[in-house]
Amino acid sequence: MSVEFKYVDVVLPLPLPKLLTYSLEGVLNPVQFGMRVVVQVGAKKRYTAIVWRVHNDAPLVYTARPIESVVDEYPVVVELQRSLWDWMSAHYMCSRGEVMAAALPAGLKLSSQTRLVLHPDRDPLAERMLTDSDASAGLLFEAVLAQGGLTVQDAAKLLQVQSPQRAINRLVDAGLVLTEEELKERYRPRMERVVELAPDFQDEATVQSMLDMLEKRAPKQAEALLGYLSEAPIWGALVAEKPLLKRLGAGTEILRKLEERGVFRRSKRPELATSPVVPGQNQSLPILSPAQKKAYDALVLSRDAKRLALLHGVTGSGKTELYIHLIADALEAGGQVLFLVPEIALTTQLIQRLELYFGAYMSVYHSRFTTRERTETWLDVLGAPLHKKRNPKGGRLVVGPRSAIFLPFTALKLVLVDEEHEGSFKQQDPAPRYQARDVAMWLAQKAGAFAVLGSATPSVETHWLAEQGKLDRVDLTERFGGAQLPEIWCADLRKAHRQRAMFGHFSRELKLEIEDVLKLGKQVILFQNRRGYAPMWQCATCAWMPGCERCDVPLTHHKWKNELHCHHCGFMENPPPKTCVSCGKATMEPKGLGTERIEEELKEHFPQARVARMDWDTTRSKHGHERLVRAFANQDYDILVGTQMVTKGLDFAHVRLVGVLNADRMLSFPDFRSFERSFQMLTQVAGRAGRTGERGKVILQTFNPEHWVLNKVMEHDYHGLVKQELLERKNYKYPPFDRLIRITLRHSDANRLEAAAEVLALRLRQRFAERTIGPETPVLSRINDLHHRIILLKFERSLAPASYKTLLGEDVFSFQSDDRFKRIRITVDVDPV
DNA sequence: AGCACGCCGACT
DNA sequence: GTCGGCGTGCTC
Repeated sequence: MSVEFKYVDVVLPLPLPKLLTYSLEGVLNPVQFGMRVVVQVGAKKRYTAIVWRVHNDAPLVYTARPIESVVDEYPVVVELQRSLWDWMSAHYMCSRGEVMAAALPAGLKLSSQTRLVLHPDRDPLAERMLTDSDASAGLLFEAVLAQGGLTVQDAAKLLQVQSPQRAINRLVDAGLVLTEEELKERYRPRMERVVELAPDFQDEATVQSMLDMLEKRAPKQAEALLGYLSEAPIWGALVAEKPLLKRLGAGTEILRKLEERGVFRRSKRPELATSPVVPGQNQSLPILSPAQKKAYDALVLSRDAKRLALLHGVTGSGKTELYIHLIADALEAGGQVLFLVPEIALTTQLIQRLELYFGAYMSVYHSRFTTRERTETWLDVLGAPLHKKRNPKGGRLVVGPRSAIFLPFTALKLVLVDEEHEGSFKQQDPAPRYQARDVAMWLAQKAGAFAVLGSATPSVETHWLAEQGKLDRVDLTERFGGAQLPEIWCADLRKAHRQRAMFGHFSRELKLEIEDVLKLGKQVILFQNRRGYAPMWQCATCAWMPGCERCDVPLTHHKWKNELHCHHCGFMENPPPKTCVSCGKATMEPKGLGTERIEEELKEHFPQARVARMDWDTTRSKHGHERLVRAFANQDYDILVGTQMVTKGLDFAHVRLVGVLNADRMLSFPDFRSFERSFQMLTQVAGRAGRTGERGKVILQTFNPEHWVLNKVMEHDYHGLVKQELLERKNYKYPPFDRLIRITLRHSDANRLEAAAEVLALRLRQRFAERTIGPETPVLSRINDLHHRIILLKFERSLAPASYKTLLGEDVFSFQSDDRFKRIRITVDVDPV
């Protein structure tokens, strides 16, 4: 009981450097770590906070305010998360509050919103005086009068000012309105009405005589009572009204009558699962091929030795079947499974397969779901004692994107990270800027669970960890069902252009291959990493491109809207300029290549082919992606043109040919990972070809057919690529050999930013010597009128991170407290990608 | 993150 | 004068 303790340290969902201490004065409920409490912060704001520590250490320099109320009767955050939040805030150099804000679903995080309401005893005279003399206050008052209340945001919108606070204060001072703090988004479980036998009607004899009586006078009521008796699993138990009435074909009235007679007692309770749809719950597990069986045995060995594993399986080797077996094992042992995937929206095929085997056990955790659904999954995973699970088996297998690492697992047995090389596991903004794959490994180790990182193209870092013996590597080198890896070759665009052998953006080779495949009635996937028509607008004479006013990027051309557009800030120019600002000639024209244009060219060159396009534009509706995937799998289309999306996790049986329209773009990206990324992307998209039956073909159109990375792709030589990359990384001190921390400084004034960045870099250089790189100007040097500078820190793997992070934290803090640099915005990104 | 407070230029 | 913009500091 809290009688013993006087204070709590709490975490608030705010970027505060430390915990705040509140007093437990007047609190009767027991309070412990992990429970939510409501506290006031500052003048009036109220938040849900998580209790982190209960103690008796009175604060020395201030009086702790009392907490307002205790929300929970049991902790909603578990011990594993206490360690996780502590570790994450230390490792990623952010506050626990930022972790909390990212971790808790909105339904568990309530924060107050200020609302203006009419003052009950307002003075009519004051009313007239103020509204006559003060236009903005008058406007607000009328709105409150008309709508019965107004939020601060509404007020700001109404007055068209940044902060309506002053006008509000005048209304409050005049005694015309009051401000109320209302708590929003409180999760309430769905309730259902239930009926049971009243206390006086418990014994069978009484019920029997009532039945006899009713059969004569009120046969419908007798029927209802009999219906109840047959539904109740044990004598007198609670029975849900809705299904009961449905079976009886009666209305609520009948139960109310029986309640009046004193037979029934009616009440509400949190809704239980309506018998979950479990397609193929008893589906037997997929049979493993000899190669899969071997890999599975190796994984089991690794699991039993309490180690973690990298599953390197070529595209189409059937990693999913292995996952299914491992999941079944973990569930059978009574454990929980976390299955991380890069993006849920692009994972429909995988989810459908998992549902087939584990339907009832499975929850999908995903930002497109409603607050209620996410909160229910959280409570299901927690196995909360008082939470009546919607789905009694739910929360045992969770499939989700990176944010699923925050769920409150209590019996974690297995962590799977599919496509572990994917960049989307790293959160960029806001803090915590975490790498979910690394967090997953940490979680597994902490919870004593087994973890498998799976990929056809493991990241260089993960591969190296396996080389170092930190992970067990398990290989699947052959495709499932005896299919061969596709045959890959390059089409030389330089030569093709010289010989004028281009058909629009198709080389002769690609065009001929497409024709052949179409004749066979098979399918083609074409990959072009830009959506739209011609993404740029450029002068044919001098190559000038109109840029964004607020960002350092050329504007994107949108054909159908006939406008130029900036993806970073939303700036628009309509219509696009006809004459060049630089050379004055009227030779501005569309430039570059997007999926939409490819689609159009395909219609011209292959008029008989049915073409589908898969990019952000065609899949943004809720089931857009799913529908397209199904239609293409069903061979409703012959050719699929798409962006990155077509490289990810798709399994089509009839794809014979994959074409990459331009394999060069990513190779020339200025980033130490660009070769690795290019290899991964090209190998993944190539892997869509020939997954069953005859060997597939892949054509990479390129201006550099002799590029070593393209050669590695053609030879399916992952290990050759990694070997070369590791050499480079070692020479130039990049991960995995060094750990990176990227500091970004932003300010509207380029000169002030420059000066500040130099000062910080100097300070860091004094501290960390040649480990400090920069400041440098990033590729995107200006976004929305904020200039950017970057300082990169490289620390040898042998150094203890805690020591340099402490020093770095101090330096950044003192830099920010310097009067000259107060306005500089600064972010720290640990292990950036 | 909000929100209050205080300084400063632009208006009735 | 006073209104509203904007920068700064603080939250137990």
